[in-house]
Amino acid sequence: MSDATTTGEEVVVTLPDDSELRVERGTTVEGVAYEIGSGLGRATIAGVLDGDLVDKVTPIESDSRIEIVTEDGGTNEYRRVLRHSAAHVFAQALGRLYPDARLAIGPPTDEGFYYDIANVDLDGDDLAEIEAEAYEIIDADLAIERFERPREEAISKYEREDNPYKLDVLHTEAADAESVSFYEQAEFEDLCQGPHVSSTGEIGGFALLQTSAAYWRGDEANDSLTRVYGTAFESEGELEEYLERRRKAEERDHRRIGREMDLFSIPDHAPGCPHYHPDGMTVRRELEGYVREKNDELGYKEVWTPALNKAELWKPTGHYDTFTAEGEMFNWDQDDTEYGLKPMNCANHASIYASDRRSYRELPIRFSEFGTVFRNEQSGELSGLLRVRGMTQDDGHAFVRPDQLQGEIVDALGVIDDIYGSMDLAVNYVLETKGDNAVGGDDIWEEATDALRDALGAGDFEYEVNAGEAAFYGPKIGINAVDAIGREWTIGTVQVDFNIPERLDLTYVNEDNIEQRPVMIHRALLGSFERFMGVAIEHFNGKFPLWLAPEQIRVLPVSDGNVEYAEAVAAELENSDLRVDVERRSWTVGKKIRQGHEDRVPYMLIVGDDEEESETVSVRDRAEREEGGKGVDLEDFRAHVEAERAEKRTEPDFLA
RNA sequence: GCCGGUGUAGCUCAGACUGGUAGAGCGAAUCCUUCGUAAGGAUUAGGUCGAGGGUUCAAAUCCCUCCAUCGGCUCCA
Repeated sequence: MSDATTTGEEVVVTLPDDSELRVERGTTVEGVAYEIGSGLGRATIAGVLDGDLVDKVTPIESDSRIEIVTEDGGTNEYRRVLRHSAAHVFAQALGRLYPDARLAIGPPTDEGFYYDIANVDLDGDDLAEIEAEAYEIIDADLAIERFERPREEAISKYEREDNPYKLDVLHTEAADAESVSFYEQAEFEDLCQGPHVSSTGEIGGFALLQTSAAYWRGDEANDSLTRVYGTAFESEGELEEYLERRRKAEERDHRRIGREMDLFSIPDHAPGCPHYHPDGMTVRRELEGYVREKNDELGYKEVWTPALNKAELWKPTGHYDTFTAEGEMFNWDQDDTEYGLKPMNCANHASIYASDRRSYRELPIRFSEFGTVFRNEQSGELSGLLRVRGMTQDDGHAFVRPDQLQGEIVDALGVIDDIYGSMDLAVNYVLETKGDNAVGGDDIWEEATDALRDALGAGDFEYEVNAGEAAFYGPKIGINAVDAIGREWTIGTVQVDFNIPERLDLTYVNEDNIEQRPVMIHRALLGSFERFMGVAIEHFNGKFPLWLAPEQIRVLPVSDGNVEYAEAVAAELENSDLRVDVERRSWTVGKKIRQGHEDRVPYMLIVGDDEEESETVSVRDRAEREEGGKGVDLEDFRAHVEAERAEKRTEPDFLA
């Protein structure tokens, strides 16, 4: 790509616009910026060298791609630098208030920064004090300076300060370095590779958000440290916006909305096993119906298999070893035999496949099941509907000939795209490849991975690759839904599996009457109903599309005298299988409306003497639009909502 | 599983630090009001203070154990 080549003491750097520049070997990032222009040079705070964020004094030793990070533009790189500096400001403030605290590491993250610390116990009030001290430091606009110190000197410094974590860093990452870099601002200094902004005053908005625990180097055999999370922005305003977004996300918490809307509960007697209440079950039944429709389209035949099986069912497939080793399977001895609750449905479906002799003419053979599985997730991992121990997957397994493989995957991806699109969920596809716990040979994995990659390509789906993250039995396309406020959730999945057919000796007979190995495709469209409901609740903020809403229409009589007419209206709409309630409480109209909005009902029909006389209704929707006055013909309204329901529109639009 | 927080009426929360007969709002029930597009009024009922143990004359409150839950960590479909 380059016609310029390295000669002797020169290296070639490639700029973001693909232009190239020759500079002397050892020139710093900042030096390159000055080569480009003195304005850029002065504005430089850091660089990105071949994708890695580095300090501006980093020398360039070989040909590389370079990007100059400056403070304008509010780029992600700049924010990372700013937040790294904010982590230092936190550490400085902490040191002033808690001189005994020991610093471990404090990197920037996507949303802010954290600093792991030891020897200190902090609660919410303490964070507020530290935050106030941090603002002192920011207001003082202290210059942030980089300097080098011989590694030996750094070691003795941290031995004096009794800081095992910094010493650990010096003895591992920096073991071969002659000297190491420090950053200092006033009385504070920290072992750090940088980069940093030039002074503390560049931080406009600073907030400490929460504390938690984390192990040193993420290993539970190590010390447990206190981790303080915070964030920082160029300005107070941007910080406020961020905090507001966080508050909004909290308000959408599906556990809270689930309680408010009486959708589900997870009582103490069944940790990780949600109970669906009538309205939650209504939502689930609608989702089930939708999936059944799609399964019919795809040619999946519904089956049902039991939760309780002998443990030996899962031994040949490798599930038993994998799940039992992790303590994830519920199994126990009963009358001298080991039984278990199924952690996946595939072994049962494979047994149905194997129950008959299969011809190549029959393939693909496809089974679907709303299969309830149980996995003993660690107690600390359980989280509402999003991480559970008992869940029902909209599972499906297709047994195909190798030549049918790609088409089958493409079809599944197409349906998934369809379903998610219908709910305004964007989808990110993630290709997950062979990991350490994988069973089966490399060649088989490669073949399966290629099949998935080809299908993604054939369907023109963009995807990212997550190396080493696949399930143990085969590579996978993870379906990550992106919700209304930009969060990503792993829900559906498509996996190719050559291993189970091999291990269970599944066969079909080809045209030459020779036994062949089918390929197995595992796929879930929504993933599990539990997680999908949790995501849908947060995505829609409880304001389900009409087709999903437990209560679709509420009829509000203006006074008690109109109840009878309200009931007649409701009965009329119920003839169209609409879910309609009548508000019979003797409340004022205003209060009934308020309650209707709080309950997130898509449509309210308000009926008083005027409507009763003209045999109409007055319509108000969830978005506070209203159509009163002359009134609305009930048949017009019925026709509209029937269409709205059938087309699965996401917002009530009769009044749009 | 690990670290830290939390658990009081159906819901949201006060009371706990400093031990002395358990409170509010919403919701519910009853009554009054019959109301026109986001909260009409009154009365009443409702709590083994997560469970068990301990300290004490006395425990929601202090101590211990367990359970559940929340935030992370780790793990992961």
